[in-house]
Amino acid sequence: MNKVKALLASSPLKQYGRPLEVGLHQEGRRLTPQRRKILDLFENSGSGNHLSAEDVHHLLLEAKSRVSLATIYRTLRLLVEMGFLYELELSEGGHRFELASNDHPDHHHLVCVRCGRTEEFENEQVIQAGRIAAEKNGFKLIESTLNVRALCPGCQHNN
Amino acid sequence: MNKVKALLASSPLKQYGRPLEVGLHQEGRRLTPQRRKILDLFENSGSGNHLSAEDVHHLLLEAKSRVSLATIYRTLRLLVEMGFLYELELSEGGHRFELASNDHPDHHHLVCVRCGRTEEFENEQVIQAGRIAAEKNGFKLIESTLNVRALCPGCQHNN
DNA sequence: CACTCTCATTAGCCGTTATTATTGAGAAAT
DNA sequence: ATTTCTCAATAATAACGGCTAATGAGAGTG
Repeated sequence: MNKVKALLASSPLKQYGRPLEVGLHQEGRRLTPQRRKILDLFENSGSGNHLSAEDVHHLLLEAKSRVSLATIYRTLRLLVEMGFLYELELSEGGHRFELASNDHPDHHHLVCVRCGRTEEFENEQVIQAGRIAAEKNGFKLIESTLNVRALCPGCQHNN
Repeated sequence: MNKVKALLASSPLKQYGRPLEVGLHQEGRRLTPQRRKILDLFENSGSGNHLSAEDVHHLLLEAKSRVSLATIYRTLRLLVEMGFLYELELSEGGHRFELASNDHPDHHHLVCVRCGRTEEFENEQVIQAGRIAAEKNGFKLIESTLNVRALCPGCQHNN
């Protein structure tokens, strides 16, 4: 019975939820609903979406969340500085932003539940499975991620 | 541009991380390290594990986390009340507990990012993919879940 | 237009204190 | 043997106040 510690280590998967908050706090900044909403907008739109400040403004407006343009500009700059967004400069003037983390749209994680070691991998069959499940239920696919919980070699041995 | 609300609804996926904490707080209860550890024990042991109070006590002890038996009994009862655990009564006297949510060991979610509607499905290919990824990296598989983010039929249409 | 700045107002976060749920140890019950 | 109870000690939260980051509105800039 030496997988005990492994069982205890609180699942590393959980950290996926909080990086904006901790990132902000580390720098003495604050997590505001506006910042949350703006980042959520990108995170929920899946990868590959590139939005302008105006786009963000309108999207939020239509969703009954008025956020001032000034704040949107400020927040977009902030999120780029923090590495959450990429900034694309269009030659015609005007900037677009897109999620930085989603450069691998359908990537999957192999996570050691004990030490948190994580390997990424891709697998066409998995993507396919997500596509099929979506189709079967009439859903429009955005993206899919497979989380595999496991024990890494090191944690299996040196108890 | 009518997937607006969908993009805003903070991803239902995120709630997977916090349900114990929010559940407790809603009822005026407190999230203690002991409660967290006991639930983690079940969550990280994968599905199908059925443990007695004594088992939990010993497992925690071996992991250098002493939690009194009284607390373990109290917490197990609490987690059952809250729906996190199932309680199995053995005829020979003595109860066993197991994770309630993991009744489908390798189940996958199709989640509407807008309304949160969730469909479960299973897929052998996905399980296979997890198994292969684990093997390739020398990991010992515990379980895998595929999260497919999508828009449900309703949310695609009535904007 | 596409974006930044100014400034009064708002509100997030960090201490601290006060409240009370929870724990641990052991006795008691079943 | 398995589970519950008692009660003093502990510690998680709620509550409050102060500090100051962040917002919104609108003017300003190129």
